[in-house]
Amino acid sequence: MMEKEEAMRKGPWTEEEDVQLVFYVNLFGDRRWDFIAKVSGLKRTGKSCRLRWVNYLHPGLKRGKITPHEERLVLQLHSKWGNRWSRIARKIPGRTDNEIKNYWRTHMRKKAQEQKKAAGIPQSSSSSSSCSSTATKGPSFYDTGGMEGFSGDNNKCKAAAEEVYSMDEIWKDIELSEETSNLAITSPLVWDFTTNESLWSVDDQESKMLMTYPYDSFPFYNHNITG
DNA sequence: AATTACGTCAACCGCCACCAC
DNA sequence: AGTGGTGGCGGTTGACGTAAT
Repeated sequence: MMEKEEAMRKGPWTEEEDVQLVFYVNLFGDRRWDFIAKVSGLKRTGKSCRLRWVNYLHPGLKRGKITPHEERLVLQLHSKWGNRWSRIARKIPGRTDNEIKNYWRTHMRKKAQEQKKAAGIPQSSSSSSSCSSTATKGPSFYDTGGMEGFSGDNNKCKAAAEEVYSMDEIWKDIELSEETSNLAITSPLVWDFTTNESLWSVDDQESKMLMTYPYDSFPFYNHNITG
């Protein structure tokens, strides 16, 4: 049960993983996911890395409720394009396809229920499976801005567990570090790696070096944890 | 206060398209 | 032109939080 953990990790991402992923995406861009997955030493698939980045770590993401304006947009675009979520998401800055998809699901379910009610049709107890949750899933600490309720699963960094360390702060640190470090990390909001070919090429030596890059030596991570 | 039902959201899965070889 | 690898997309699941009872 322990040894074979070496395969591929699944489930919720730890903050360590998040920080690591952000770091490597900063280095190599948000395209070569398989490469990033390997080089970073994360025991995740490229797909998983991409998903985490796109849906959660991307600096341009908005947080919080869908605004009425966004809602109107979603409705409009959905009537136009149907379930082309990624396409719809592209028209709504800061929102991901997943977010919109989720929103639409609950929105439509509500609508359907209301219509059924209005039509006098009895509601079949559908909904998601009853779940009695025991799990060790970590909280959405970025959303809440807090770490309370952290049930020390996996190998979460102790120091991190004692500190509130949001993605905002991570990005702040990245911005700070870019001024002082030689990593040439550009502002995350204006990345365009596709135009910078040099960032894409890493020779063996470099990648080996990166493989062994100690976690706690990430400038932006260390900076904040150690205060 | 305890239990149940429901809502929200992160993450996985499978399929498909694209690209490099 | 064919093939394998990778990324992107949409659908779905399941865990957690919270409102309702």
